[in-house]
Amino acid sequence: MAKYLQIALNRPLPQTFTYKNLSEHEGESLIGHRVDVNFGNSKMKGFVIDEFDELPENLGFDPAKIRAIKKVIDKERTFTEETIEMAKWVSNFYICAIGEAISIMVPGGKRESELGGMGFSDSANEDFQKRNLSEEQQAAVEKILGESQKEGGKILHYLYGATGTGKTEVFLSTADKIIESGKGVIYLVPEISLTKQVVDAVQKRFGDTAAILHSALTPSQRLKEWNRILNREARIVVGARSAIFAPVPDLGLVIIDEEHDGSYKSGSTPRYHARQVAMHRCFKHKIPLLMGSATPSVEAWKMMDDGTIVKHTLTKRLAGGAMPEVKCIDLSKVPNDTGSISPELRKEIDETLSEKRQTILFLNRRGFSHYFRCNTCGFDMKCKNCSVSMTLHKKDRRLRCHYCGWSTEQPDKCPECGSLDIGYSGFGTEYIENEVKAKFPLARVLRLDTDSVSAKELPQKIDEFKNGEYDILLGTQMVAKGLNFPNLKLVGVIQADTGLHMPDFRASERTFSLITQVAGRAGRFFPDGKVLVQTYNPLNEPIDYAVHGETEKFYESEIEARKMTGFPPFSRMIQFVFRSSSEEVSEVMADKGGSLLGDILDKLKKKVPPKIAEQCDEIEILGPSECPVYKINDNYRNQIILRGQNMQIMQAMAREFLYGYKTPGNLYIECDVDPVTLI
DNA sequence: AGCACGCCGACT
DNA sequence: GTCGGCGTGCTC
Repeated sequence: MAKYLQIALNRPLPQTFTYKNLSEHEGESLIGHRVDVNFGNSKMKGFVIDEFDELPENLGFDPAKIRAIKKVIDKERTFTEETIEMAKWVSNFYICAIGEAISIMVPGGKRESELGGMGFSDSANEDFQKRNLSEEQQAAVEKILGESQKEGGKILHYLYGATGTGKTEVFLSTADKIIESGKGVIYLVPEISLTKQVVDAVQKRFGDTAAILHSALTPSQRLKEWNRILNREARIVVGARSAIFAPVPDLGLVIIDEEHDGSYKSGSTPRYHARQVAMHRCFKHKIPLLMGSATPSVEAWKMMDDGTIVKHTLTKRLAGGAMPEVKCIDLSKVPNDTGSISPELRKEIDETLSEKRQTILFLNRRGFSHYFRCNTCGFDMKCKNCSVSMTLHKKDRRLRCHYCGWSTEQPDKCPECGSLDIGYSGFGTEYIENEVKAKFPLARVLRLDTDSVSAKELPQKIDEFKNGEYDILLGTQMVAKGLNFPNLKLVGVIQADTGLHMPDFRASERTFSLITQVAGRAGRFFPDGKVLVQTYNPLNEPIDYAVHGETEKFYESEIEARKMTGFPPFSRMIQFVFRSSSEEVSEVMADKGGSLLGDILDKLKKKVPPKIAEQCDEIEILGPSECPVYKINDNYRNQIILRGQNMQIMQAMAREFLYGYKTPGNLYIECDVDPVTLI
């Protein structure tokens, strides 16, 4: 019946657009449909978010400009009123266009296609149905369900327990009960954990009732899964970050596994945090949000402390495991010529090999080798496009940039002073792979990092290690997360300090979490697990606390430190990054931006009630200053950070700033609400 | 974001 | 005399 359609477009514009409907579609509602439209002089995809027969009185533009849509893409609607509501919320909170929000929520595929590749089983195994939960697991399930059934019950729940204490069982059992009651479930996992193992576990339990949204799906496969969710064929959705937007009818529970994980925060517009969206969605529906981790984010820990989140603690390691013995090795006391594997670690690896058990070696850095350095003049080889050190790739004797991929031949003398006394400091997986192969010639070594293994091959490689086809697994971040290997005995952390010296207020939190998580891989199925942590700073707090398993103490001291420095969770932040190929433009526009933000704040202060004006007073405009990584891919970067208690005021400032600031075409401003990292 | 329109400098 | 630089404004 509708003559006009309100359409959101994937463009950074603070408005939606009105189009004329096609007469053949006037009898049906098109809300939730994707359409093809002409916009300016290009053709693009639009999202119908409203429809009406009469144009409003105060249209605000010449009605003669209204064009007709070209074509309706979907036979059935692809998104719901709830999607539209979430998009409006995201656009408001993270300051982006509604169309930008919808376009990251809905699949891009035009025609459904069969799912392939991941080896889906097609029926549930009726055995995995009744399982024995431990007393504390059972108590957690009952408490969460109890709260969800009572009027005004608690929404936020946290399952806190060391690795291997059976969090997954609680997640699955709670989900089971929710589905039994006729409601749907969203189960979020970090991108990297979306391995075959997780898929198998969920599918064995829920069979066709499960939909898996993983990154390897093509757009049209994604569309098919999406439609299974819309049609209630799938009632539990497992997926990474963006699965929080899955259009599950009658949603009854959201689970966030490994809540602390940084991959829940999007790295591009809209820079949403799945946990923040989940909170919004769960409060809206008054349904439980169940998070879990062995190393909660500092924010979550504080909310457990003050009772905002209900904490459920698991204490017992199941599956015959015990917490591993953790030992610290002070690298400053190890002779210089031993390479990156200390004699003590070497002895343990030898022993583990002779027992036919497995070892994980963890390096807190991506697969890069040494940094080039001149021992005479101190020259440090940096990328010509980005202001980061170049690193050596031994395989092709080239130095390569971490950020843009630019490479140059490995110099045999210092390019600056010509000295032949050149050296390399630091080490990466590639270097250590060679060292490991030399030191343990009979061991089968698997190297896992983004350089050596593609996302597609990853699940298979992990399976091969699990099946005993390798003795030593050498890798970065990705080996720290959620992987279980029954035959694993030893975990070696090559250098725990890497990353500790990053200019980022979360450096300690990340270091603690990473060491704790990787250590937790050992001893899950046998009580003889062992962890060796090599470090130059054995007394450094996050390392010391992680090594001794003093989780509570770590959070206590970290929360105290955040309080002193005024960082989250004691404040909220919005970060603006001004990026331009012109150094001058970036700097000048950041400077002008800073004073404009000051003006906006002053103006705001004058027109709000006194109480809010007080809150305006404590908002800080930090900077402008150069970003810690000043140059990336030939772009110069300057930043401004808003910091304060009242997020609404800062969002209002950001909105006015971004939509009102006239900038030249070669300047881009990125806006990050609640940034996770300030690099 | 794209893209067109429009007004000032160095060039076949 | 023109080509082209990017400042400004618009997109239903």
